[in-house]
Amino acid sequence: MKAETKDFYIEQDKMYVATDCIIFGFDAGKLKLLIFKRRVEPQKGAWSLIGSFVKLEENVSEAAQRVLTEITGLKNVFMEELKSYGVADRDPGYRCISIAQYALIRVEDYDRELVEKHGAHWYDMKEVPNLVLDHNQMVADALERLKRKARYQPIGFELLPEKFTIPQLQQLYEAIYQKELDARNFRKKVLSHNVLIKLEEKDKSSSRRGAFLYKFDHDTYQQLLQSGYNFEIS
Amino acid sequence: MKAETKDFYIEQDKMYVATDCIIFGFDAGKLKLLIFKRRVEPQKGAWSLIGSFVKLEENVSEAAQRVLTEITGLKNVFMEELKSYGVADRDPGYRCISIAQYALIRVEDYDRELVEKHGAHWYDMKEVPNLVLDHNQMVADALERLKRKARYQPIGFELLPEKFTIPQLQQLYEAIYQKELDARNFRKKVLSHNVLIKLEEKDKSSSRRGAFLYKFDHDTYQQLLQSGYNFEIS
DNA sequence: ATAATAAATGTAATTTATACGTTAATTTTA
DNA sequence: TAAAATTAACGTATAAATTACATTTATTAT
Repeated sequence: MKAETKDFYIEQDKMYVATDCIIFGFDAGKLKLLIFKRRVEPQKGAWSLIGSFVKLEENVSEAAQRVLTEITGLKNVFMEELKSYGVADRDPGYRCISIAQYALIRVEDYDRELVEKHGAHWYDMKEVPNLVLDHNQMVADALERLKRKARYQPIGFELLPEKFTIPQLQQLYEAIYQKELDARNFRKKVLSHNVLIKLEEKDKSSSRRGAFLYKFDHDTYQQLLQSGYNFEIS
Repeated sequence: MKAETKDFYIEQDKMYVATDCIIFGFDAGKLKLLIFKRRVEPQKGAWSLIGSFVKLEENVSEAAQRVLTEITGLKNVFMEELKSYGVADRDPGYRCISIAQYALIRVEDYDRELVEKHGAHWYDMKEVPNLVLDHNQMVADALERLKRKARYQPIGFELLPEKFTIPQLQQLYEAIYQKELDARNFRKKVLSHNVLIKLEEKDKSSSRRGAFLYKFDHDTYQQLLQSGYNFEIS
């Protein structure tokens, strides 16, 4: 590299880059958020999203995956960038920008022990306490994103077990949209996309009659996408 | 601040944070992109988006506004975060992440002189040349975002002069969606939202008869938003 | 055998989207 | 000054999607 190039860079300011994860779950018919007791100052002991500084040699998305895996023990979790939080004085310590990511996990899957070790807690989305820094804003923004995105992309399934019933799926959408849906119309709409595989088994945990289990058909969905199809729920 | 806090931060890696602007315009019925001859290594002289390093004392969004104002002379331009580009080796110089922002500007408004001084050029979106680093990816991502967002938020108007005709508006949407639209249905749909104010004047630049000019009614739009209304075009 | 419970289904009414042809206003030109 | 040319403006009929709404079914517990 030429000397002038190096000089140009050297004159510039460097800062910390962090990533914070808004981790959503779905349990007992409710949308949940996984938060943590903060272990470092400032505000040690306060509730916080989980996050980490990004290391020089890792991608931002890798940093987020690393954090998530450390905490939950899960790999291949759905995670997507939300937005950056780059206000100069957002962190009273040093200049630090954060790239927030939101993750959708199956509550049944994750390693409870690991989570408990980290002082974590699943909060009902409607009862999220005060969080440090701008984390409450991140959560609010992530919920908005989830609401919008669930409409036109089948990401809701990431929050359900692999096998689920239509009434469970409806509960999930009701929790995300914060709105009641008509069971007959919901079922019709969902099934009309032809991306659910009906299984022989029933789930009898919530009714005497039991409800048939379904699986999301990723392959068919991918094929449909290719042919210009649009997923949409409600 | 406690010593332990300081230590915790000091151990972490710092990096350069940049912002790059994807600047869209609309002229002669076509969607345009404003790009620049790069003035610094690496790849001095190559085509590039305009950008800047973020300074310690400024917000990321301020940095983007600063760049845009330097180049175009415009303030209060529509600009919104696209996403971050945080792959570890994206810039062969030093570790640098970029927060890309896309801007919509009225081509008529900007200061041509200033733009020419900066080695800028408006390219037709369909003829964008090779850009440095990951900038072509940024442009592609921004176009996708614009396509999606124009559907449910009236951001297209940011690209038109304050007064515009329905056929002009249609041309714009056709350019964004890359798809022809039916003039009768388009007019019906747009007017049904009741967010356009019809003026007495006509624009005769593109027909003998002339087409009536309209203005976007920001106030009414804001009111409608409050009452749970959804803007949607096509 | 009966009661209780949530699952599963269909149809009619309304709203929204699509497809498509004709007339109107104006300028240019013959 | 009449005719030709050109884009703007408009309406209706059909199809598709959404909404609203009530009954029957499968199963377990009593």
